[in-house]
This record gives sequence, C-alpha cells and structure tokens, in this order.
Amino acid sequence: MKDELENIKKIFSSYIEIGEKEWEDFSSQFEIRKIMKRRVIQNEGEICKYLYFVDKGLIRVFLIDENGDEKTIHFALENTFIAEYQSLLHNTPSDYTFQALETSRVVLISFDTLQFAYEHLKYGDKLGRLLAEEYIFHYAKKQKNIYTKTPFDRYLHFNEYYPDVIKRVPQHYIASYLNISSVHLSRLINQENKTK
Amino acid sequence: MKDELENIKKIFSSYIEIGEKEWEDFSSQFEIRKIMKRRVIQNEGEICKYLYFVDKGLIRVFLIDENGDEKTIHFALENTFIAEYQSLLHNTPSDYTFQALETSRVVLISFDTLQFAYEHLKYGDKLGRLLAEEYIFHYAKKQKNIYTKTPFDRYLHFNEYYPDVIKRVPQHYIASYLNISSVHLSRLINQENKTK
DNA sequence: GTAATTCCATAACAATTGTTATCGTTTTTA
DNA sequence: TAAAAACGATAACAATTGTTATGGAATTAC
Repeated sequence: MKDELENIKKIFSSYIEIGEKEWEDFSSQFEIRKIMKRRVIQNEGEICKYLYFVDKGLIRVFLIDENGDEKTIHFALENTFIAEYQSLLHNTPSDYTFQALETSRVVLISFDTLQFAYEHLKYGDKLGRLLAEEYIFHYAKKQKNIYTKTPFDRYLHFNEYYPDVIKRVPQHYIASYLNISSVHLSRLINQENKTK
Repeated sequence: MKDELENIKKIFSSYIEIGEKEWEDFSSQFEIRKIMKRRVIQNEGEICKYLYFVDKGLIRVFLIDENGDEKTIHFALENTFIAEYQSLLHNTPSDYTFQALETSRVVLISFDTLQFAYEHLKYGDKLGRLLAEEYIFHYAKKQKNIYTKTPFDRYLHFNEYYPDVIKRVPQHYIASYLNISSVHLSRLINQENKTK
C-alpha cells in the first residue's frame, strides 16, 4: 500500500472493520493529488465529484454571498474529510469552492468509488452512515455557536478548539468564518487586550 | 399495522426496500405519543433517547443562549424527523428542547430500536446513512443562508419555503429562528410594506 | 534585492440591530 | 365571561457591526 494512504486507512478502520482484500479493492480506486498553495481543487458552480480527504496541508472552503464576497465556512485540517454532500450525491452544482491555503496532499474518492464502498464493502453503508453522522456533529456545534455566542465568544471558542488554524491562516479569513468583517474582528481582539 | 404508522412507513419505504416481516419487527418497537400544545417532550440537559417522527402537529426545537434566552433553531413539521444526534448516539446531555406548538402525534424510535434497525434490517445501515444525509442537506442550506443572506432576505426565503410555519407560529419565534430580535423583525416586515 | 501586494491596526463615520418601554389587540386561563 | 397573559407594532435610544480610507509592516513575486 502506498505510504500516502496510511492516514486515511487508519481513519476508516476506526469506523469499521475492513479486510485487507476489501481495502485493496477500495483504495486502489483513490486518486492522490498534490495541490499547490492558493490553488483551487473544486469550484463553485461545478459539480462536486469527490469526497476529499486532506492528508497534509490545509484547505479553505468558501462560498459567495449576495454581494459577490467570499465567505469562508470551513477550514479543513489534516486527517479530515470535505465534500459538498448535496452536489456529490445529487449531482447538482456546488455552492462551495475548495482552496489550498498551504501546499497540500489530498486523497480523492469519487462518487462511483463511494457507491462501490456502500455496495461492496461488508460494512460500507455503516461507514457512510458514520461519516455522515460526524458531519452532523460538526454542523450542530457550529449552529449552536452561531445562535448562542457573541462574535467575540465565537472567536475565543475557535481559538481554543483550532489554535492551529489561527496560527496558519490570515485573520480576515477567520473574520469571515465568524461571519463578521475583518475590521470588526481586529477591533474586538485589540479592544479586549487593552482592558486586561 | 396501526393507522398511525402509515406515514412513517411510507417515508422509510422511500429510502429503502423493507419487507413486511422486517417492518413488523421494526415498527412494533415504536412508541406513539400524543403531545398537548405547549408541552415539552425532550428537555435541554437530558439525554435524547429517541429519534422522533412528527406524524401530526408542529414541534419547536430551541436551545438556551449565553443570556438564558431561548433560541429557536428549528420547526419540525408533519412527516419530518427530529433528534439530537450527538446526544442520541453518544449518550450525552442534549442542548435542545423539543416543544409542541400544536397538539401533536409523535412516533418515538429509541436508540436501541435504531441499533436494531442498523444491525438487523437488510438495508438498515443504508437507511441510517440516508437519514443522516438528509440532515446534512438541511444543515448545509441553513448555513448557506446565514452566511450569504441579510436577515430580511432570510425572512423572505423562510416565507417562501415554509409559508405554513409563518401562519402557524408566533412571529417572535420566527425572529429567534432568523437570529434577530422580535422588534427588529417586526420593523423589517413593516418598513418593507411601506416602501411598496 | 526590490517592487508590488497583502495584511492588519486604527480612525471616522454610517448602517444595522438590540433594548426597553408603551399600547392596543388577541388569545389563554380560570 | 372576566381577568391575565401573550403578542405585535411602534418609538426612542444605545450598542454593535459594517464601510471606507490610511499607513506601516510583513509577505510575495519578479
């Protein structure tokens, strides 16, 4: 097996039991791609053809708002998956753009390969279910933060849970993720420092 | 089969093939409950023990923010499911409260029954996967609206897609759902009428 | 290595949104 | 049926957040 598939195998194996032969049949269909910094691997308006696994690097997910501005909705770190489910599963144009913020290595799992897994792996559907459930947990947390926290508290929370991202990503992307302007985030951070 | 289970059977059958015997074994574990208007069926802080199917009526889902105020995050109409996945699947305290806004009939599917379905129905895991995927689609749409639309546009969108809810629910719950104050929503609606 | 670009802090001002309070109406409770 | 509570519109004011512009520092491109 390719070294580059070590991480993803580990993660899948934590979800389901997967035999060596099964893994061979499944993973031989994966594609590995290197994405240079700032490059886009999935464009808004196109159909999302893959489930992406970020093996190395950092991918930003954003969409375009009413004014044509980019809104960052997610930072995908190493060892996490990204996809636009709606687009991938229903073959409709994607709202999201995926952009590498660092030179990254990504494992691509096509729609057909996913279907193959669901149908032919012993626990394929279970894997699909667990992946989807993880996604739900993530969305639920985000939603809770948006409804219950002030922007600055969202920032503190983000800082606590993703200290890595704060270090590796320009601040205005964080502001966008928090759904506030970059000026406002700067203001909040520096006002707070003064009162200490 | 009980008449009350017609709707839920139809929905499950649209997701997966399910035999008569399977359905018997599965659905005999369901519980049907009538919830009077304003009653709570699931409380914040408690563990969410069921996947709920709203057969009739209307259930409001809300959580409590930093100031102790209720924030409505969802209105569950007839023929839809609600659950707190995190709480249900990981046996942790729920953030959400489920409250009937109208006298409702709800089908309760316990964690154990769900596990039974995953393990013993021929397409159980597929059913679980498809249910989870529907959830994801819903969250994704909501997230997109929050990031890309102004409050008033969110209101118009909500009005268009859930005209029923607007008619059946007090306005301040809608405001809360849109994540704005009730005064502000009233203002937006009536300002807009003036300029026409 | 230098020029160009990006990034962030800051300021001034504008727009949006929240808060509190009041009042008439509707709905619920007893 | 009468009293109480909930609801929505509105006003006045306060707080939050956005916008535009500027300058210096850091990063990137050539």
